[in-house]
Amino acid sequence: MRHTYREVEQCATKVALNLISGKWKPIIFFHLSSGAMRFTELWREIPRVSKKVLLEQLRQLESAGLVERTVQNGFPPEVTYQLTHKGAELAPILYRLDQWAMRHIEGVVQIS
Amino acid sequence: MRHTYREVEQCATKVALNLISGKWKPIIFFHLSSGAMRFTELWREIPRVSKKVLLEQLRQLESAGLVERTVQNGFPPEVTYQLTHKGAELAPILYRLDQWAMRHIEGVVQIS
DNA sequence: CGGTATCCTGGACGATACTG
DNA sequence: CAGTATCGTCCAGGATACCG
Repeated sequence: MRHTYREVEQCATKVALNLISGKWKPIIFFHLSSGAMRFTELWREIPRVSKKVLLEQLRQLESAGLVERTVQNGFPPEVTYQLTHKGAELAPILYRLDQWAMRHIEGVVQIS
Repeated sequence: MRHTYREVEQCATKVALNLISGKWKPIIFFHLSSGAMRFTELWREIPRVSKKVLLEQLRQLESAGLVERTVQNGFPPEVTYQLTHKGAELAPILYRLDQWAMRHIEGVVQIS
């Protein structure tokens, strides 16, 4: 492993982590990695969030360029969310994180 | 609320992220990946943290099993911190996150 | 359906001083 | 040197109600 980073570069990992470290972002990310989903559809899968917060997290993922929001005209409104290319490139990395976690976290785990 | 791991398989990524998502943990992790360091040595490298908080972050990394604390007897006291095996296995994954960030975050980057 | 608008609370983080 | 001990601030996240 190399350690030739400079002051700013050291934080690249941190910057990346910030993009996905909202309370519900990993789960959102997980669901969206199967494909596009409507807002309510996503909400049903993650029932413990308030709509407000789910929205906030989505907006943040959106402005981080990881998620794209698409509006279809008509009534009732139809809005879908999906991973961008940039977001999709993150998936295999998160998958490795997941594998690591599975290897090291056994038994009972704390959720909140 | 406690759940068995099976119930939150989806969240393994989240669990992993929680372990390293303290404000200073990625940077601590970065520094320790070069080898063991004494407390003050580490503190000098990360001057914007208070000792209290640096301690907190180290304790959390420690109880997550990512970092090991070693005390040498004598005065003045000498305490070193280093990555555990489990922690070291995380390094290549964080390195890929870093690579991803470097590819996608251009220009000036926010440090805080 | 897919949002806003308010109001509130816990806890992460910080500043500072003291100690074995 | 490597910590505790206090006290204070800020804001992410939550509860709830309303809207086009």
